[in-house]
Amino acid sequence: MKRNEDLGLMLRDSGNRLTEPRLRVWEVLNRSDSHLTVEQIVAEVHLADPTINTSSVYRTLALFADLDLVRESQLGPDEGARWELDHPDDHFHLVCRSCGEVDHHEGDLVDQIRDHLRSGHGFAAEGVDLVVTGLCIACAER
Amino acid sequence: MKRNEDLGLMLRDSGNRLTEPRLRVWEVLNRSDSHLTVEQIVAEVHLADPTINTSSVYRTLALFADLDLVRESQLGPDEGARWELDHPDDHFHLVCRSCGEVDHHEGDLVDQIRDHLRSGHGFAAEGVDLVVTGLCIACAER
DNA sequence: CTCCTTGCAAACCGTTTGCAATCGA
DNA sequence: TCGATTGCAAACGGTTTGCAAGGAG
Repeated sequence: MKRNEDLGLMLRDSGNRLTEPRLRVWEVLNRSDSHLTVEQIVAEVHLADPTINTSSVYRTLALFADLDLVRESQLGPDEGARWELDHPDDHFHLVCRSCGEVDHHEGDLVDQIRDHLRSGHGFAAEGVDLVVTGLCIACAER
Repeated sequence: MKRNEDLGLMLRDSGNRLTEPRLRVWEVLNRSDSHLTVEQIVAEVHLADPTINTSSVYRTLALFADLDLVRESQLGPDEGARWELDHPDDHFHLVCRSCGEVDHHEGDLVDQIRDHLRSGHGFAAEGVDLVVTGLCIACAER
């Protein structure tokens, strides 16, 4: 498991320790293609070790976010926060309102948006957070 | 105040009553160019009538949202929800990380995104929620 | 006169925190 | 060993809810 060794390194490099809760949360985030709520993460973690406390999961997610290992995202008002591995490339979220599926999408769209804002309006875009709801291909065909 | 008469009509049309709290919240939302937190709305409302209860403001906002008069938006994780008048045209948010200013921005960018997703990926976009953080012109020049 | 709406206070619920015990390095 | 980290339980804070009094139509 190369990724788990990596976690140990990344933690120690930043003066933190590799522990059960941290390892389990890391495994869950890597296994799933994510967009998990804290509740889902806790449930998954508990399959491996039911003694791990919810507050440790929160603390772990906060630590990982500090280290830029994960990212918190808001898929809509009313929706709770969701967590995903931090992705170096620009991407955005497509949320299907029929099947509820959430997809990443990569591509140059985010760059196009940045360019549009810089040249058109002089706004120096840094973070671009794009959440699109609609119908995915599968549901549109049904 | 044409808009306030309108509120009475819209409420009565939908089987609701025009009341103090509803009128005051409506005035605040129309006066400001919005993106107000509930806390800010309550503070403004209290200038006109300090006896109006916070829970009434919540209930009013929920009602207005049902009637599609206002919209709740999330400008970032960690940020609380913000409310604005529902705007028929597509628009998105530019949040300056230096001065904290939040601007609407209108234009065809949202349509471009929709087109891109339909032609490129077969995704039928309905809601497009775009929040961009960065530096506004004023702060970039400083 | 009805019954919708409000103010009030308590309940809610996801998240955070203080603390003593535990565990990693 | 020894401080970082954990589990536990209590605290927190924004939002929601039950209820009796008040007010719109």
